[in-house]
Amino acid sequence: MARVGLTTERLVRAGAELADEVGFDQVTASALARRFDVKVASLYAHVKSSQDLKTRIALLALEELADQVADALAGRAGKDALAAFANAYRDYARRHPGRYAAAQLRLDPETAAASAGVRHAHMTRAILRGYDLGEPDQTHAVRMLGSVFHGYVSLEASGGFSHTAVDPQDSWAWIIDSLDALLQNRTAS
Amino acid sequence: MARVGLTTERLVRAGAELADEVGFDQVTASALARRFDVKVASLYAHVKSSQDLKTRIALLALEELADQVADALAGRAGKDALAAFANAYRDYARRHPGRYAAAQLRLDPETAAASAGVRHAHMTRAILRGYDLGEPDQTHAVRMLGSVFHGYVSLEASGGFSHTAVDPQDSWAWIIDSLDALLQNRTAS
DNA sequence: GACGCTTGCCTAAAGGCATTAGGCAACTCC
DNA sequence: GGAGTTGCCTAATGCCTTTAGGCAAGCGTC
Repeated sequence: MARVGLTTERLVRAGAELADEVGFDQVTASALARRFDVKVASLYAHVKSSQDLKTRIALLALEELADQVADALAGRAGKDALAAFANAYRDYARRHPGRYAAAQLRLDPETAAASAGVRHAHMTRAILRGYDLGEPDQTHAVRMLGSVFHGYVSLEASGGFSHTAVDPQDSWAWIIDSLDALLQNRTAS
Repeated sequence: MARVGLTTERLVRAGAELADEVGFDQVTASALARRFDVKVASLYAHVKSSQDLKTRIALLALEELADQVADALAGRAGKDALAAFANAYRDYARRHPGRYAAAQLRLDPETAAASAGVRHAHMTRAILRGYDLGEPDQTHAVRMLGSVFHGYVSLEASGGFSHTAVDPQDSWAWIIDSLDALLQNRTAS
């Protein structure tokens, strides 16, 4: 029997691709085994369980997303940074819907603390530097930005915006404008 | 063998309760059969499939949520209405996490069109009457409100706000304030 | 109250995914 | 080329879904 050369790394990457193709919840050990033309049991030498596999895909997605956001953010500030952050986020979700779904997986606290999720939190706060908010306003604003971006992207992905003729791209731009204005107002107060 | 008196109705209600207790994705025909102390196959006389069951739970949740939002909205306008809408939404999600998750289920277009989702859309637009926005601004605003509320509630549910000491209730109030201010500004323009 | 008829719930069976235990053969390194 | 490691396989168990066919509980009728 020829050896295919499975590794945890390759399984996780293939799992991420599979997620983008058929949806994160359709990522199963069986499907992955089929993709490598290998028996399911063979995977268990490389990942502890199906849950382990999904967690690893989530961590990969968080990492990739953080990298792309960091890239987009480099050298920008204020509204520019806000828009770059928002767009990087949305673009990733559209390009990699399965990975994006994976990134929402609930991680246990230790795993989360060691994940790129921490970088996300930092970068969101970094954007707000341009608006000069004190605490607790800054935390409120972080939560609001996270909510809007995540909410928009996930509603868009689930087809929630397809009932109206208005271009989602226009709404997105309008929302970013609005958030910028809102944050500037909050700075004043 | 005693007859338990299964009906589609009872199965859906029990499924919704089960969802709140153990999570929507743990709602399985098997678990439901156990709850009624009945064999799994017996359920198939009342629901077409596991998917059918989940869809019905989703429709129930949408209906309940729309009812509660409508209640909260009655007799209110402007910021009052905005806050009532937001709170009804969040309260429902907190009280019924499984049902709320069910309400996010992707429905096929016809089912969605016949669901209470339509009432949700209407009510969201109704709130905006207090802010006198034209099109396409109104659609943008509907999308933004939906995004913020859904995003906040779902991040809160997945534990995303537990890393900071700031009370989520305060952030929620801050966000509603901000949205009200934002919409008033948009009216001016 | 006995009779049949509907129909609710059951048994049986097949197929899919997850997981573990143990085996053999394919690489690796001397 | 031989010894040892290890990668992938077979086998088996358990849970979930779904369909087909059977029996009896409860209904209405006389």
